[in-house]
Amino acid sequence: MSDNQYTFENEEYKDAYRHTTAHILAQAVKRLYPGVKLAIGPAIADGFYYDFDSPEPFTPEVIEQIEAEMRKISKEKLTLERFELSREEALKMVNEQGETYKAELINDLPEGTIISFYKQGEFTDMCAGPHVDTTARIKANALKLTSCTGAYWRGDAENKMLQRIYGTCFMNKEQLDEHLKMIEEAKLRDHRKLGRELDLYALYDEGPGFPFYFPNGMIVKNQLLEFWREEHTKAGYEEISTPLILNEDLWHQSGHYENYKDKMYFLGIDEGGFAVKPMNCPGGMLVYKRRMWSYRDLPVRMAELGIVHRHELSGTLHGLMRVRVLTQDDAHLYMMPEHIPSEIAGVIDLIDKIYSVFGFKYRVELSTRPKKFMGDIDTWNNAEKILEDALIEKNIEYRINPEDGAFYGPKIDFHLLDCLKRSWQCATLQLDFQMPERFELEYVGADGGKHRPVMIHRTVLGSLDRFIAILTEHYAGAFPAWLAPVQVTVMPITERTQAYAWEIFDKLNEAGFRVDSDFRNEKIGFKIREAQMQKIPYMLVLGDKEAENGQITVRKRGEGDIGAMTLNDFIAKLSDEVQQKV
RNA sequence: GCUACUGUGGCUUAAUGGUAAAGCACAUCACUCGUAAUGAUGGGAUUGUGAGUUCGAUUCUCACCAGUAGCUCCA
Repeated sequence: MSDNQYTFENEEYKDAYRHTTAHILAQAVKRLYPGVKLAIGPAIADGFYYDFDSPEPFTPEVIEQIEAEMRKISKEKLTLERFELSREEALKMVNEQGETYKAELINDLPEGTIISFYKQGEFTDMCAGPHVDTTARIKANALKLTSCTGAYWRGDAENKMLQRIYGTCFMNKEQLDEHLKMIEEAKLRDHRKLGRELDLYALYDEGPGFPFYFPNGMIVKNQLLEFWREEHTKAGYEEISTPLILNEDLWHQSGHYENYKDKMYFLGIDEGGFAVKPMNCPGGMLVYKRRMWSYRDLPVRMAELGIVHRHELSGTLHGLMRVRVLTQDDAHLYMMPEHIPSEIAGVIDLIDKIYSVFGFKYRVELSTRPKKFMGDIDTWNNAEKILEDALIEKNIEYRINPEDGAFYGPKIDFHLLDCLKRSWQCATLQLDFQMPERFELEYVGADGGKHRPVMIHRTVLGSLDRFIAILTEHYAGAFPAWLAPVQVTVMPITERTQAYAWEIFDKLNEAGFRVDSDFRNEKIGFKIREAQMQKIPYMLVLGDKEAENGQITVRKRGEGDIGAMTLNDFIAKLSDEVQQKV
């Protein structure tokens, strides 16, 4: 290996480097707490982790001690040696060490797998590798343990909860510092923080998972919806609205009661038997059933901005990203089987078109049959195949998310990233042969007989709430003019120019812009600071000079003073910007 | 739900086993000041909720509630 391969530019080396650091972490823990059992410890996107079965949880003080021990190990310059053992020898060794989790891993390895170990000093760990050659490669001042949490063995809540220590490491201290600084800066974009600062939305103790939207937040939401409606009309959708609360019988018929009741809110009033909808499809299907359909009518695309309530586990709530009440930009498409490929393509195109306005890069997953499912396996396999073919046809890169489909069908999910690169599912496209059956949906075919339509459930934004949170973090609160709660603010420099400022204000208002004003007796620098912090796209500075020559001086967020112009020129410029959605 | 941690005026933070400090914000007054903070004065918290230990708790203990990170789950 030549020297220039020892760099994080080389992904393989980066992984080996961080994986070795994970081993150093395990070695340090074993030195300090010999009774702790090892589980697994991989390299991940921004660092590594190791899972331990420890009788005592690791406190922050303990974490510091472990980190210190890791630095020591790095300085001990231990050589990493790889060796291989047969299955029997490997089992014998880990059993002697009391490493029961490793034994379980070995037992689950397919026959014929080469079982390799890496040894550094007194520490040996079963591992496929690769690793770096010596612990001296890991710079003692460029590693950091970042957090300690619980994590279930093999990711299964039925299993024992282990202690996971997360950490990261870099080639040098500068890179580590840069990384930590980047994380600090990313936290400034957190929608929960910006939501308060920009007076958009917030959550209160009184309603865990039930967000409150303030006037500013409603503007962003409504602008987004206006755009959404335009695009959906163009794409041939019609909009409906169905009740939030419906008879329990309906939820039995749909299978939600059976498959989803743990997350449903039931009403305990004496009329009895009513539940708050956790999904929109049953209501939507009743709308479909209101009349008889001809095959000539299909496909039918019915959209609904449906408000759904779901009792999510308390530990999963996260700002607007994961809530207990959300507005879904849902739609149900009813079609004949031959429509399926083109309808799937249409939905994917619509998602791509809308996301591209925001410049979002998305990741696609194909979620397959879950453990709790409706219908027969052949239908499922067929549906999964159809979705997979659609992705291949569109040349979309995707990964399989096993057992994560809806209980009525497999789905294609579109994921977006938040400020800390956490992935959130937004758009989804679900192919459903079950619900039409359950609800006995029909259309009359060319043969004059009744047939069963196929159904697609889909969202583009997903949860409006989540999407707004993602947008807030994406723009760091500096919404483009078309979304910004306030597009422009007028700021007279002194009382002398207040009348002129009012004149400008009124004209902008009449032109249909969201305009604010700052007529306080404050210095212009102070007003600018506040408007800047509120991330208002345009500030109009109006002093004696402007009043005299009938112009306005424009300050643009992020760019500063862009000079004087006429109000008409400014209106043209801003209109254009709003139109272009830039 | 699980593991760990956190919870002080609207917001951000300080402090202490003996009845809470500051900045921002807010109110009043003065200043009329040209591109990221003018100055002064004032009002506002019994320290998430409940219980316990104690002569006395915001500070210690427990329970509950809420939040943060992650696991599980999921739009």
